[in-house]
Amino acid sequence: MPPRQSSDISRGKVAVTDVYASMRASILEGEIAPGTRINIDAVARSLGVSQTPVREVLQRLEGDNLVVYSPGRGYSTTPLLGLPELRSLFEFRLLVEPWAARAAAVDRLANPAAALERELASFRDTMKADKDLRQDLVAHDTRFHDTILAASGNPVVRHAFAQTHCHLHTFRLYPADVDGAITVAEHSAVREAIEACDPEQAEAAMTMHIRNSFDRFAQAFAGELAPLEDTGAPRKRIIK
Amino acid sequence: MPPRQSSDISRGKVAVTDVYASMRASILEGEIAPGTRINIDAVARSLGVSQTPVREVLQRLEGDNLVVYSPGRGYSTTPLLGLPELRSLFEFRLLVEPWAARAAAVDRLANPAAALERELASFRDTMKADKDLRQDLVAHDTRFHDTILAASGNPVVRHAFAQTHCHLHTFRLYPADVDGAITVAEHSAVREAIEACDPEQAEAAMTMHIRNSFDRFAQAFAGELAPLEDTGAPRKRIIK
DNA sequence: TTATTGAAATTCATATAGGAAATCACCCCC
DNA sequence: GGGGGTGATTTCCTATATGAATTTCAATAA
Repeated sequence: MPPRQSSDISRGKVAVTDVYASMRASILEGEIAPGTRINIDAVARSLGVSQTPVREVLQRLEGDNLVVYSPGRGYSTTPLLGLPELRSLFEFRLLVEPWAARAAAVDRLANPAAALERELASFRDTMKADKDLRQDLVAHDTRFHDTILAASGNPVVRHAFAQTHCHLHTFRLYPADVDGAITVAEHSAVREAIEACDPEQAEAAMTMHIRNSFDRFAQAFAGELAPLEDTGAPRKRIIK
Repeated sequence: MPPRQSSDISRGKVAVTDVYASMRASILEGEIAPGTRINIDAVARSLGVSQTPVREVLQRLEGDNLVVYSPGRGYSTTPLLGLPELRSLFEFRLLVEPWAARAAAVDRLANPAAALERELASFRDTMKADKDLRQDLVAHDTRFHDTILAASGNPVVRHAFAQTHCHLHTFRLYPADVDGAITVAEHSAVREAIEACDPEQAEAAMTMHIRNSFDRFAQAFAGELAPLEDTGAPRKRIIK
């Protein structure tokens, strides 16, 4: 089940589609502070729809781990990922993605090398036009990894990976722009190994890519969040 | 996110909780044939609630892969798992569960051996009272595997595994009773390796358990579905 | 100044109703 | 006899309203 079939957009549930896009963007862009409670009435009125589609969207966003539901309190936005959560996420990626890269590096029609090359070429073009890369980089990264997962031939693994919404959450963490060149280089290495039908190399390249990616995020953590820990009021006493 | 926190039951969304349990049971028991369209009106009236909570429940069931939504047609029950889907599911389990068993076999407080022993003892008691084991076996299996996943210390992996709802779907496939003794024996082997803090052995035992489990299911497939293939009209010509 | 209690107001969860789209049957036409 | 079009019915999707629970704010007492 890839995030959402575009079939939802075609017909039926028109309001839900719009509201979903709007609310997801609001959360990802940080317009709603992490941990804030969401007023269904206010959202419904501000978007010019009734409460019903808003409730349905909140249900869906709960599946994306962008909001949480508390039984008497309604919905709140989830706090940003901490370093432990980020580590858990990338440990999971290390479990499934190198396996998928290995599975995709076969001499069959399922080999996704051509699709990956198209994706990379398309993104290289986008990079030249120096618009805000952030959105495009995340979109490219999402498609690149999903293509490999799809080529693994295991829809359960692909779905489980998609459900983590790792790109969604990392994007939410770091709206700051990052260097797309490094990512492209690592992606290229993965693609070449897959094209060469070299499972060992594909697995290794993917493993390296994920480890490096995590390291980059972790460094950003150290740089950005260390000062925050200082500002936090030190807990004087645990008891009483 | 384990299936559903009991916090939902405490307060708030009373109707939703009841409707969810009722509809899930109906689908799992096969009272609604796989692939059938679900009439929201009819369900709401038969359960004595309005359409609103029914719609919310259907959203949730879609997340469980028990129903699918088609844009103009509403919701239908998903077809039963085929052998390829079952294989994909167990391949995924082979990716994460042996890893989790290895991670759980450590000399720390996180070691789940005691909890596993309690779970096994409890189920052995249940087995003596020869009620319908089906429900209880699935419940035990769910708890046993989730305990190990939880002890792995990686909530992302645990959540991804829980989201597959593998026990839900396998139960739906085979309402026929199976022998619980084999399962208990294999579970015990896993538990002992974890208690002994032997990662290699724990990983091996879990791998063996999953492979055996799949083989048992696959055999049931061969026995049940082979005649069905015979009845299917053989495709004489592909073209025209 | 702080903690507590009460009531008012907000907000959630569900029920009910109405407009729109799709399905199905029937009929007409080829 | 077969295929396409039209109307009625069903069903879905959204809107509005109501009861219940919780939160908040203010006032009072310690």
